[in-house]
Amino acid sequence: MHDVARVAGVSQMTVSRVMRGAGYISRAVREQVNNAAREIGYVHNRLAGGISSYDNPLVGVVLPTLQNRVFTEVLSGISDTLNTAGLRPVFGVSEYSQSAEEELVFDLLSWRPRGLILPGLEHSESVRRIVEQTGVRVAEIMDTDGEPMTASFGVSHVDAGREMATHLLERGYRSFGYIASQGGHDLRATKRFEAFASRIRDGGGLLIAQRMSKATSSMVAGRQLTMEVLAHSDPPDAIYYANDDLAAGGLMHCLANGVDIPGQVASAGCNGLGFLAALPMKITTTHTPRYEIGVSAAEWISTPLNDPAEKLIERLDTKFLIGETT
Amino acid sequence: MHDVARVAGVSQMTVSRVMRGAGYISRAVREQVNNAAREIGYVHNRLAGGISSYDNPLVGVVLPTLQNRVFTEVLSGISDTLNTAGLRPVFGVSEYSQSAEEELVFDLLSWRPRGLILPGLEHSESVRRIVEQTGVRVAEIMDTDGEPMTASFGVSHVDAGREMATHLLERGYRSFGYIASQGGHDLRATKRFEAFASRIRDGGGLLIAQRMSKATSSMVAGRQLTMEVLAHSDPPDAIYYANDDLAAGGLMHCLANGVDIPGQVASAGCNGLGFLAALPMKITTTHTPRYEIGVSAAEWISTPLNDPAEKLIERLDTKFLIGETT
DNA sequence: CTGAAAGCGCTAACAT
DNA sequence: ATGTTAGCGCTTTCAG
Repeated sequence: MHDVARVAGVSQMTVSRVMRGAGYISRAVREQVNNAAREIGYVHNRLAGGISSYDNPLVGVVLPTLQNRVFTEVLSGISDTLNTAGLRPVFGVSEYSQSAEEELVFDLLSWRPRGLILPGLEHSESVRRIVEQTGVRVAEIMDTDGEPMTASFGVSHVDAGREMATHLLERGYRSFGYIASQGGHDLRATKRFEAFASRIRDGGGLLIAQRMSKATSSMVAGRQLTMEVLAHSDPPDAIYYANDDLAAGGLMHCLANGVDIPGQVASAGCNGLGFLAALPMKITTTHTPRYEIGVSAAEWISTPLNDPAEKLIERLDTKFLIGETT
Repeated sequence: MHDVARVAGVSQMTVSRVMRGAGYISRAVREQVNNAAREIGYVHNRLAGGISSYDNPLVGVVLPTLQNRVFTEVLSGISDTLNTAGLRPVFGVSEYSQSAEEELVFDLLSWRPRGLILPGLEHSESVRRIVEQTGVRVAEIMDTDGEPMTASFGVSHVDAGREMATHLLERGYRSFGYIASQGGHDLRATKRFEAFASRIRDGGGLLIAQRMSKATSSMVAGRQLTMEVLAHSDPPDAIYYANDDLAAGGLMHCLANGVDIPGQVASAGCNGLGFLAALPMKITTTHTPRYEIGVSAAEWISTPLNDPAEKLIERLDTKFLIGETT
């Protein structure tokens, strides 16, 4: 910066202002400086900036996985929004583990980010403590069924599960299967399922089959588990899947094996992923606004805060999509 | 750090050494320091570290999109590998635009990353110049058909396209369609297609239909474009799709409309995405090692370099998968 | 194995 | 609209 200043014939401070677009700089000087910078191949050093200003444009992002479209779509919304706001995401993947999340949070905080975006509302005590101590702004995403540390952006999984149960009961189904993945580490799926199961029982239904893959969610897992559930001597009338990938896999099993949907077995998923529209049969599902969740969380992080003490719960709308599989 | 030193009863320098795991520190002192840090809720500040040491554990990552599994799988490999090596990705999405990539590269360099991971081999002059000037290590990923700035990790798209053409010709197909997306901005897909088309012509085949969606790649786009291509008065014998999402969409169209595959029309994709295994019919495709590309690029960035001048082209193997659609 | 001094490259705060 | 001074929190270098 010193060198740029020399070449441009101004003070170092002026170069600093031009680089940051801060303060008032005359057009002529601004151009001189930019030219000088380009000439000597100068690249602004934000590490140094960050240490002086206590305000650097990084945002720490933790995701449970990159193997699930749901989260990459959220990340896409985050990335687009932060980019527009001049902020950069630095990120880590927790693999649905609270202890991995804890390590990540410490690591990300070492970059003095303007904010943190964390998945879900459940965090280790240690994470809660360090968030409290450092006062870093945290946006908790995906889930709004609970109390956030400061702000949450997501949907109600309890409502989604309950709504699906109600629909299936209304359609006359009485015996149910449930198929999930991630070995139960997906806490949002678990919330949906518990609300679903509770409503089913209240409505006189019976949950007669449950299958959980330890692997990451996929169509392949859904197809396999569906085959297993339907192989029972007394298979369920309807299967609730933890998500659309699994449900689509189930549909593929039925298509490939001549199982009549919804005649022999009804099926429903969750998320309303785009690819469902390409399948030969529309799957009943609950659409969740993944990209928008990322956008709203990132916008909140980008925006200067009025009352930092105030808790914010931004519950976005889900859309119940009745397809041809129920 | 000063405070931690006071609480632990050592010098600030000792705290610094403990935090970084550098130099020799006695077990006792190390524990004292760690306890003191925990007690007062100290979080290491790497910005300050980075400015003194010229060596901070960030890696800049640019991806063309997050809407395509191919790149999120690469990112997953990058993330896992960097995490293991104690490095952090900071990333941006270029939307397949060279000028957006250019801005991103400048922005990412301002964090003084240990390295950069960029998609493809085609970059703006400005990017090449700044890379040269700063001497930052760059791993160019996905493509190995060309000359990298310093190192590339990927597959040969030319070989993949040619291999597919050869296979289809051998199977007796003579008139072909091609379906793509991203409005031609996916330069790797274009390389595959050009090699494909050239071999087809050499083999006496005819390319009679081409469709390109401007949208991002998806099953929905594939289904739509396939419908359009097959609506022609003289539809092709076989359709080559730029990727599996499009090909799967095409399969769905045929399944839903009773079009016989490969009798009426054969189809082939590219990438060998996992979900293909769940479809009612195996699609012929070229498997590309996405995760592994991410891993090898990230490993290279993580490893201290012997001869920085030496160019490296790491071409990973593709696998030609003959399915039931050809 | 530990400490003291100097300074990394930038920006806040104030001055002009 | 631009310059001056002081210092951010750490690491390098050298000393012991």
